Amino acid sequence: MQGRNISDIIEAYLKQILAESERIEIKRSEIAELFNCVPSQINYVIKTRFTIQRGYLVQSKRGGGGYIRIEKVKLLDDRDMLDTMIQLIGEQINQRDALALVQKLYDDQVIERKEANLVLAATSHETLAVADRNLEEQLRAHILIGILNHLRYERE
Amino acid sequence: MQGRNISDIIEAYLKQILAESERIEIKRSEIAELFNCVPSQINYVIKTRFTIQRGYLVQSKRGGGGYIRIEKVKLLDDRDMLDTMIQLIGEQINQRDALALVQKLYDDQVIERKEANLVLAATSHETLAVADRNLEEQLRAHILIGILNHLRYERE
DNA sequence: TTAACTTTGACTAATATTGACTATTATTAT
DNA sequence: ATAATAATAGTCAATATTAGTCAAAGTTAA
Repeated sequence: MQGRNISDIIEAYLKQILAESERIEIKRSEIAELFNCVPSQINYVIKTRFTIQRGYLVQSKRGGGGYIRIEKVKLLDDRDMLDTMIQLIGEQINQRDALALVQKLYDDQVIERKEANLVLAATSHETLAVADRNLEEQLRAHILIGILNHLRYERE
Repeated sequence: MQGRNISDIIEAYLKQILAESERIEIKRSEIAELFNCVPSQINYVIKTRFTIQRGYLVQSKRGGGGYIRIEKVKLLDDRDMLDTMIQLIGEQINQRDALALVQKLYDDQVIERKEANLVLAATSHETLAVADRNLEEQLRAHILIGILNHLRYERE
């Protein structure tokens, strides 16, 4: 895992800082310059090594005073189930299966009733019927996966 | 929300004052001078950060003794607020405005933190970036409106 | 040898800053 | 009163300052 390549070195550098503080805020161009690489390599490092699956939350802002912020988050115990669910959803999912999935989340007390209803509202046929059936099911899949990924970690 | 650029700093300054009083009246040139920027930057800050979606009402007057007044508004009772918000969303909405809207829902205690995060997950760019930008914003609008309509009867 | 991973850079997108020009209102001079 | 002037704020487009995307090219490991 050591300095085999620049990406690994940058990863180590960032993680070393993250070992001491919960979050860091970098300026992409500065880090790029520091490691003598192109700025987009920073995006590559983040995309491959600071994923939510590994417990990192990344936010950024462009323009003057822009930044990339990496935050270490506490992953919850349900993540194996979440992984399974995400796999199960795949590329698309119909409303009936979505309902079953949300029901299971509720039964397992990952979400509460009110939250479950929110998710159902967001993924209902009525809400998503903007295009053809295929696109609708794809969208439902995307939204559910986005939600499941958010359920991975604890927030303050 | 911190001070990486002048606009953020000005925003924070104004909000700090607004945290204590319901309204604030400023003289554009004075604020500009205080933060060492051109006067029109104040307009930029107001336009991007003190929108009605975020719960601010802005009024101004030119000429001698002119001012800009920023007022924190309550969107009346919940039912009216939901209607108002649905109107504000319209046919499409970008992620930034959606964030502001959800923030407002949270601030007004219509939804709780975890629910707010779920909504944000469901409407994030990452989740909805399946087609072109226009469709993405339309979808975001649909989902948000679906959720708001759901909140009408969920709350009681 | 090939499949996965890394590096690079051209192009795109988002956000912020600036200033010239315009519009409105108040005050002063006639 | 009216006209000129001063004192505000508003608009808009050009420019600046960031970060993101994507695919081609290069490298490495199985």
